[in-house]
Amino acid sequence: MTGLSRDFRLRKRKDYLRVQGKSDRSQSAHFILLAAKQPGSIEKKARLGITASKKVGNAVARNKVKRGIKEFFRKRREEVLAKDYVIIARRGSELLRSREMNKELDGLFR
RNA sequence: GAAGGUGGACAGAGGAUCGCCGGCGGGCUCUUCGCCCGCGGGAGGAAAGUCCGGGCUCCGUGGGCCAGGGAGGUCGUUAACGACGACCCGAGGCAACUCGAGGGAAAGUGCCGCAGAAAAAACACCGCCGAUGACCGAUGAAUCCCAGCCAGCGAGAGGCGGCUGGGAGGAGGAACAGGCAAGGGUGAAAUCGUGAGGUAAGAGCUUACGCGCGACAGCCGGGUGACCGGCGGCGAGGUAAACCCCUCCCGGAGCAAGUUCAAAUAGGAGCAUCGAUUCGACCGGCCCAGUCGAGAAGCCUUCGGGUUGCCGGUGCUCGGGUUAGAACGCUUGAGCGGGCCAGCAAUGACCCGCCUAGAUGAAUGAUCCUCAUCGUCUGGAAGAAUCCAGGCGAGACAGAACCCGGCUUAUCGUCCACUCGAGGAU
Repeated sequence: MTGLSRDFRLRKRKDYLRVQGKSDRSQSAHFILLAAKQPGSIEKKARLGITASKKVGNAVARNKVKRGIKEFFRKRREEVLAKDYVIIARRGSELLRSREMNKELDGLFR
């Protein structure tokens, strides 16, 4: 994935279910942000997972959205609390330009 | 050379910065893990739909018959195909060329709406005939004239029709049986068309010319063949994307296939082999062979079990299940590029060179600059095509997931080759 190595990504279904299970959530017009504490206390890296269903579009559109979000997260990773995050892309997010997307995501993390 | 036809190529280019995936090399580290540096690689023509075909993997095994599914002009090509090539036939087009589920309707069964008399076996609504038989007619037929009557037809008129009476007339009339299928009309389709003969009226009934067919009847020539040409013969409804018949092909599931390892949990079985015996199992059914099983498998179930059926030895050893944990499978392949030969071609043989993504909540990206391309606007040059400068905008369809060969569908645009040819020039 663009701009974000495996260490900073959620890679297992378990992780997704855990974050979706108990988490703080906030949302904007095109995204939903879920955040949860990491299990144990060893890891101190913020990690991200992305969900983009077929509502967002075909495979090309979904890839585009995911890459945009990851690029954003890569740049902000240092500033963010060391939690596990899941961002869910909603319908319409594939039409955003990257600047608009960054602005909206900024708002969510604040 | 307008318009058109066929085939093919490309899918913006270069740079800077920040990143992602995997490979190789080096360094740090005792090693592993990990970190750092360098080098070179990283989506498509359809990667898509998953519609065919194959490789590969496992299951459950070989044969026969049946069932089921698929294919369908011919000959080739191929690993294979429903793909591709060439050709044949039919349809469309002035042509280049395009399109076609393109075997059999005389093996049998079925169906053919509406219209029409009739839709496949012959029938006969209007119509034609009245030869033949019956009927009426010299005790006077048809036809003509005159008069009267009528609840008929008609907007109406003795205009048409019917009836009665009278006159003229002088031998047929009428259409019951029966014959006919020419004409009318219906239809996508009605037993071939036109002329002549023929007849009571008619008819491929006969004949000339034409049209058609491949059943009856074949034969000759050409072609591997589909088929084509000729002579002869004949005159049949269509429908098989209705059942069906014929020929050929087909086991199932799929990389979440499958193999290995690890940890945790449960906790004792598993395998091989010999003999007897009957029963059962072997993925549509049956049969044969073979193999396997004896808490196996099948069936039923309230998920506890029940039921059909029911033996003994010998030897060996670790084995099995679960879990979206990890690794392998995983990219060198019916591969790509070039040459040459064979072939009309699809394609094949040989030689040389090349290595070209391997992710797995799934890498191949983001930002900026420059230059091309196309569209559009403004200004300038010129009569115009066009050229120059500047501004604005556009770049589609779409993301590998085991790998190939096809097909189909989506797609902003650009370019090339061949071909046909309205028209122009000579």
